Amino acid sequence: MSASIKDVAREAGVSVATVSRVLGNGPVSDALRLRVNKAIEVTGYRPNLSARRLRSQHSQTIGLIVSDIRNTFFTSVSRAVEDAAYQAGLRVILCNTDENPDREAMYLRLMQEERVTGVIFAPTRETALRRDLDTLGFPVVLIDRAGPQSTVDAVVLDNAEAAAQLVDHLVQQGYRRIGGLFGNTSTTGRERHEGFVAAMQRHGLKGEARFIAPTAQAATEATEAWLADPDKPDALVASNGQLLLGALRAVRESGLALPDDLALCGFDNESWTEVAFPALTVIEQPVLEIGRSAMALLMDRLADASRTPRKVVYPGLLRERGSTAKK
Amino acid sequence: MSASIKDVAREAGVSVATVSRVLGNGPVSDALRLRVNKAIEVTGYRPNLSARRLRSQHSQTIGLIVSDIRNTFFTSVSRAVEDAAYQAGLRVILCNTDENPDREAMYLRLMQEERVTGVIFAPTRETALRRDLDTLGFPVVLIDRAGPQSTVDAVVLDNAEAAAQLVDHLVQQGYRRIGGLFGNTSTTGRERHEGFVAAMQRHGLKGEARFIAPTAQAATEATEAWLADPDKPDALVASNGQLLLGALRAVRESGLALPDDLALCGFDNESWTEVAFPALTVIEQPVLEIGRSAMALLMDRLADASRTPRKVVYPGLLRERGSTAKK
DNA sequence: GTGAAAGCGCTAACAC
DNA sequence: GTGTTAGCGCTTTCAC
Repeated sequence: MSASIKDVAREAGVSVATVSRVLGNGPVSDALRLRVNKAIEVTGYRPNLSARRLRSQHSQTIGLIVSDIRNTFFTSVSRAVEDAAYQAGLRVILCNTDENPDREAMYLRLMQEERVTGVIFAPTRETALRRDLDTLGFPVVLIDRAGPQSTVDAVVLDNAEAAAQLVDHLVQQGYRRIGGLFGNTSTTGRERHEGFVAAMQRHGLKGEARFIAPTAQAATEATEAWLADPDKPDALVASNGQLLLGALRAVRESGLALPDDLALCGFDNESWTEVAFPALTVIEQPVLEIGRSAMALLMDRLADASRTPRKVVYPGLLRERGSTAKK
Repeated sequence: MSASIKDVAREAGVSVATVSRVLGNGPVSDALRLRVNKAIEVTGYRPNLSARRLRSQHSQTIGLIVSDIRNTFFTSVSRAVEDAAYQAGLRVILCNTDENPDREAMYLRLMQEERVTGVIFAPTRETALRRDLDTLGFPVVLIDRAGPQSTVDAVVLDNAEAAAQLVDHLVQQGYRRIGGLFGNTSTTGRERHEGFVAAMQRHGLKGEARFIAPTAQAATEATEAWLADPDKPDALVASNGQLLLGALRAVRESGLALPDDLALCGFDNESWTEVAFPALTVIEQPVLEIGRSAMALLMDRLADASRTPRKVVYPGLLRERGSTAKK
């Protein structure tokens, strides 16, 4: 059992109120303050945050709910969120949902029980479309994924435009038979698909898109199957880092040469995309910025609950590299 | 303000004790249980975890303190820890220390204030050597890094042996002028260095080792400088994934060919090492196993505080790839 | 400037 | 089976 404020009070020969005032930098005479501080030292007292939270009625805690922290996009975002949070005196509870709506619901419920100050959340499409995200009892800021008319704050990439950038780039480099791999659980996958399709149409081309589970493994399998096709594409777009990695693995195993046999590009400027050979053309997302921005939206919302929901949209940055060299 | 147990009691026309019993699956008549459950529904009641923790005197929370979650080793470990923790009904608080002893101290203090059940911790060398890790008021399990005679439980790689595996492999492949890059903040870097030196001696070789900050950036700079040396090595060992990435980046920029001009290998089987070209030879760590094992040690320790500290040591697995092809 | 006391939401004796 | 009540550690009136 560790020491409580009571033990400190006894040790110092003062009331608990005085100890509390010392802790909170309230008005206390220097003499008593000295005695209390000594007593704190002697007893090894540490404040009990559960008690403080119960008393003060706020948890100083935010939730960060993502599909999988091993996805580098979320890793980086989480780092930015945590830095900002700890700086603001907030704790962060991290949850991995594995794109499972049931787990999302479970964690949202947990957040209610924790009486969190707010939640930063990358939902599945299913949950993003829920109408009640604004009635959970705490503010929610969506990241990475958000429905078209979200009732809550969100910070996302301009997905359609970014996908179009990739298509435009590929076309400009001389590719025509362009295929796309898209994640089937997120609004992000959908939006990137839309941008892909629109851009292809604009060029008078008819690309094929395939929706798959958002894992490297699924991408490897899908790509292998696709490359076996006599009618196979001459360029492939992968809608996130996991899919890009999986596709690359399939290309390596098939023995095809990049970019001569197949051009490859995608999303997320993970560090390895730069050292792969040839280096991979990608859309870079401002990951740290996205995390910071999400925290900022959350803070603003806490300051004024009634403000109109905002959606911060970042442009993707095309990093042209060898994997899409001119045909 | 959300509903409390009192509101539920009033709504159901019962005492708070009865509500509490319903929640805790205590003995309650079916009739009342029904009424209470209906009242819970009506009021939208959610238990307040702060209150529960205060009352029950345990937080059901563990701390996970690592240097940087973006280091994929820690990313994977954290995922394993979190899965195991949530399964055991425990929350996880994640902290990034950036290899800064002050931040480590701050977070350890925070853990005390949270009255955590236990902490899983990858300390800097400085903190790992602290004697008081077993008097924090909660059990600590060290991961990745641990002093030679740790007073607390730990799960680590057999670092010296793993480094020796890399050296043996390089020698066998025909390399002789082998250099090593090691992180200067962790016991891990030291141990890998020792294994490196010992193995080189065993082969009658005299390799050069350089200690640097454990970041990709530092590794890039160190490698660039090293490769400018007229007396440069013909093979390089990097003591973790960050350093390996940094070294690879430098090699790419220098225009040298892997492995003809320089062989390169290191630690951490990150997914990109496999798709790089040539693929990189690495020591694979059983990351998920390490995370699970740390949780298991923690649970055992909670069950019996007096047991002798255990150190679980995993062997590294050599993945031979093209970056160290025969000379 | 200081202390006594109430109460945050909850559970666990303890009565009946 | 059910209700009453004390108290976990803390902050904040409210008196003095």
